[in-house]
Amino acid sequence: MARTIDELARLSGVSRATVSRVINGGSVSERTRRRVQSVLVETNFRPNLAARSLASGRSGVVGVVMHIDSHLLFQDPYFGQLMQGMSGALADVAAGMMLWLGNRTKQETLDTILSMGLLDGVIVTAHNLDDPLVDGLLASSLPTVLVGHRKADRSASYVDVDNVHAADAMTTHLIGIGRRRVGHISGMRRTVAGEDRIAGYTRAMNRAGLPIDGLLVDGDFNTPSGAAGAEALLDRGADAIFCANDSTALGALEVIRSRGLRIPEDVALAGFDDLEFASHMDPPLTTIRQGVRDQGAEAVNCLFQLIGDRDGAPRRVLLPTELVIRQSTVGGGTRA
Amino acid sequence: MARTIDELARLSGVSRATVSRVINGGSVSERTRRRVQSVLVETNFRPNLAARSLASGRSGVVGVVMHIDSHLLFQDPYFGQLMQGMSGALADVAAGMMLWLGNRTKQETLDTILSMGLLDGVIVTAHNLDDPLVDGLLASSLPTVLVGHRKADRSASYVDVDNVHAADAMTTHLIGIGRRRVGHISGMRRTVAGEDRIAGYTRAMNRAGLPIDGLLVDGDFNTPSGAAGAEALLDRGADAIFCANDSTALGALEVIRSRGLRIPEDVALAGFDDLEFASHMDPPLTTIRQGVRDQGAEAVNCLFQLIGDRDGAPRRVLLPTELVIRQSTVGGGTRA
DNA sequence: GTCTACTTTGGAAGCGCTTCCAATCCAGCC
DNA sequence: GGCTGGATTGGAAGCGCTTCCAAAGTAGAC
Repeated sequence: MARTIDELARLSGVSRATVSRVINGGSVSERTRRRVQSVLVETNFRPNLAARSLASGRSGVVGVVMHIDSHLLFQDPYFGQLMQGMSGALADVAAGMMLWLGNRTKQETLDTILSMGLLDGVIVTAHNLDDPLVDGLLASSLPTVLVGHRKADRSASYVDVDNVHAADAMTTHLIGIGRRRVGHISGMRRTVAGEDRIAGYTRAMNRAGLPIDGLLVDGDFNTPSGAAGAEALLDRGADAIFCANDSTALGALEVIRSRGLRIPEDVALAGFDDLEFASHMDPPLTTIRQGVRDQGAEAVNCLFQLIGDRDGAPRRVLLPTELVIRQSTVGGGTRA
Repeated sequence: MARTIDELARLSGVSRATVSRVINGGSVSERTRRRVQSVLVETNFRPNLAARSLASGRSGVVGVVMHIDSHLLFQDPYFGQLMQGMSGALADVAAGMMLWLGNRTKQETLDTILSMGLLDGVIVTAHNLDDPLVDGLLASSLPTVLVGHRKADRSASYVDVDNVHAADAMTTHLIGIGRRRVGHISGMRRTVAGEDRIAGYTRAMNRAGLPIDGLLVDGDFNTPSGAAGAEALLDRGADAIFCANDSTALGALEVIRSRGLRIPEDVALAGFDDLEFASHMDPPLTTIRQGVRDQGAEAVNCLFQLIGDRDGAPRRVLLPTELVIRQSTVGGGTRA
């Protein structure tokens, strides 16, 4: 197995430069290309990444930063799916992926990434309304794509779903099945998804002319906050509860059950995300499906477009969501 | 912000070589070290990774390979936790992590990793009894640590939990609460965890002098196989079901419930993993807790030991497990 | 003051690759 | 046959760093 390009050059009887051209698609005569190519395949040669990167400034490695509280990080399958989407798309373009989870301070992570000089670009989750890490990346010269986005990032490239629209659709659905006191257990404040889902909920309620008085309670995307939120909402006579995500709905479900209320007859319940377990719940949960893997893949595409055309306009992609209606809002009974 | 070591050298009035020594801990006079160090801090300098790696052969980047079927990959929080454990330990030693999920064939992944020449070492999940990717890595000169292990890897370094022992302990617990027809819904065949848990179950049953006739059924670590397995076992009069993991137990639970049987009065139920949801189940699930994060961290430690002492003996670490007893095997009633 | 034995420092080579530039080749043309 | 110009090719520089080696500095012993 040939180890360096010089060896390859010797084996195929051409210069080092020519081998490099064959590998990187430079202009080489058909005859030569074929000859070198066959040696290339035969020896299963791959150029040394460090050397290539040093010489060319491109490495074929992108950074992925998911600076998330560890309790959330893989609790929620969201992140795993996102990573799978990215990983798949990266593999398609033969690129590698360096990963940072939130084990250092954001500043340290930022410094490391910016100064290592090996990355062609970065994909970073931007779920919080303000995030110095995201700011730093955007301010740098490193091509950066956000997953999620903040309204303020006028010139950032990002991939996201339209949370406002989706939450509006869900709320409208609940109103459509005759509910008048639709409550919302929100996601974490200061996060894009949390705020935007509130906005969508509010918009739909307003449009229907329904009052929100006390029907909007704070949650944090986790199960316990769903339980707490449901207690509050049921006390205030909610006949439908729209949770900011499925995990929250899990907590709400327990409370509704424990009060002996029927779903959906007494209280309709809805989530957001369509995680695996949503369809296995009892009753199966009405929720919003978002193509998380697609978001990951799309982020990679955006990034490579950006790398290829650094001065081009920012790429923005809003992926569609789907309202998935199950028995927690319509139809079939449930055990008390 | 200084970009190259030459610039740094100029700024601190020493040679490039001396700056390098300060960064890498070579022998430098205290006076000089302090002077350079202060410039280093001031400029927030980090050496270019590609250059450093090319010159020294060390990069401070390790590869992590989790070549798992995408349906399993992040369905099961195991992988996320493992990654978090590794990521944290790597951050502690200021090392980076390149990640490969199973998006290419194993051969392609192997070739990429072996030939990129940037990695100081590799951590790879070895859950299958035979795996060409693991074989290839072990055969290479790249320091490699397995998470999980195969009996045959005499000279491999690995981190694992003692599945046999844990499964034995669980089975013994079920026997201890008076069950005589203890069934086991196994994990996937040809996986270490699957086979070893079967071995532990079998060992405990044999020791207690209990017959296994028909009480051992095949599963695949997923919820549906738990349902199928429970159907079979209940038909055969099982009074306890030990599932190869918690996800499997989820499926079994549904079936037991649907037959109107009480847990644990009629059938005791147990899992393995102690995933988040296990304690939220109804009734809460008796299971085995394994410190997955610890496994990840320990794998990193092993790897760095190995890198530091390439010819040393293989490192093997078996992490302890804990039997977590909840209401699915003892105590409190349950809704029918 | 001279000599010896370290310690500290700078110079320079070289890691494996890409890419600029100039040399070479080969048609096709006059 | 000699030219011209485009396509191919090889030579060489250089990416930013580490590290070998030799030079310079320092201190202690004589």
